[in-house]
Amino acid sequence: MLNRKYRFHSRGGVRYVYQKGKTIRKPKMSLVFADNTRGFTRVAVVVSKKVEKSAVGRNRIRRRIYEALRLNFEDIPKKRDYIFIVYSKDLVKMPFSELEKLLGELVMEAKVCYNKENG
RNA sequence: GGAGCCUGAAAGGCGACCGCUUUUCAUAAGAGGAAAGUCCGGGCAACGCAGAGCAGGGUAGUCGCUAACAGCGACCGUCCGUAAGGAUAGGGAAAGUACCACAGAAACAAUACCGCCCCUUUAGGGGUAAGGGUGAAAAGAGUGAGGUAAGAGCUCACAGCGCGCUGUAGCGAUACGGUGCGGAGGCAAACCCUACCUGUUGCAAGGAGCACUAUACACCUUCGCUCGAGGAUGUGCGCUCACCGCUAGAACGUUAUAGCAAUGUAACGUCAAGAUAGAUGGUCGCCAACCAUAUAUUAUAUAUGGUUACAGAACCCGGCUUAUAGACGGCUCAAUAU
RNA sequence: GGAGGGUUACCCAAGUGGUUGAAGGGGUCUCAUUGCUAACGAGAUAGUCCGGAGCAAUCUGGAGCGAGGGUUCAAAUCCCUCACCCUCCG
Repeated sequence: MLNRKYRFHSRGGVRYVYQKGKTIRKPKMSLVFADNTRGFTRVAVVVSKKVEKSAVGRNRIRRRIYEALRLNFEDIPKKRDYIFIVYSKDLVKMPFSELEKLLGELVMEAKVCYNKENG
């Protein structure tokens, strides 16, 4: 689990990222990201009740994603807010290495997209 | 072995590495039996100056247990089952009102459709409620005998029901009797009557602190209504607003003791999550149980693969209900074998 | 976390115990109209599952109002349990 410092703490922050941020879509999940002025990265994971009905399953998806991000935290560009939105309940049983790969792809694309925009 | 019934307890274990939350900053602690559904009952808190009345809601065999309950235990009645057992909102319909579609002559009440009998006569009048027909239900007391023009509780005997009085057993529901009277359809999870309980809203309750905007409207109120009482309301809100409430309690464990039991009492011991975009985890390894396949061999062993449920505290307790892999205990019936 | 409401045919829905043909509208199909189309007008179809009759069109019996129980002679309707969906709160 990620330290509380690097997670979101209110609804307003999430709403800001949704409004101002860019989105990258994949079949199983998508990533919304935007710059912040804090000087460090913040991450949120969104799992809808429609994706997985049981609270145990939702908690498990959330924890696995936080854990995968924590292990690769140094590879993620800093000073940015990320929100991961989950669409598939396969993430409960997906092998951990595959999950890490998927998250890596999303973060890389976000990096490329950002670099293009800034020249 | 087959078919079936019931009960309780438990909720795989150990280790490594990397993390999270609380904190006395370490060497500590960190999800459940249902944490769930929110169906009941409390504690706690606010509202109401203090309250009062009405309305509304709930419960419904008896006795007990409990802080309380629609819960639990024991017992009684009724129904279902060959049985083990199961189900049971189970007070009142002789207080009143409503409803009982269609069919049927008639639905709680009558001038009775067919029929039966008598009289006049070929169409009526009268008697009757045995039989037929309709319907979920037909003036609703079954069988036998008497009785009659034909019949009928019209009369009698036996059986059975209800109510009043009453005897025995039981705290009681009730059971087994005695005696007198009676002929009464169903429905109260329809209104209602009786007895008992019940103010409303809920920790997003509420208290205290920080920041911002507006001063327009006259309404708003956490008692449903009346009497009575009160003054606020609204807007914004990425740059973590956040403290108290917030966890020691009808607590848990062990032993003794009273009781058939639910449960109570006493002694000793223990302190055991407190998050808030929401901690209590992630990834591996080994073992355990079960399943499938293969091999050796008929009892297991080995190897490989798979499975190990339901499910996540959100103020806290007592219940209920629902979900749940595999495994464990007791009992009944029938058949077979001994 | 707490409070409240809903679920009836492909869609929107009425129906508060009684033959319910399960109103009504939209939609769909046919006819009529028009050079053609739309709209207006007329009529029809009403959906699903199980069973029976028939060469077939079709006719007919039963089940069925989110699911399962209960009360009642009779339940979409009354009561209980469960599932799903929606709304509200500082």
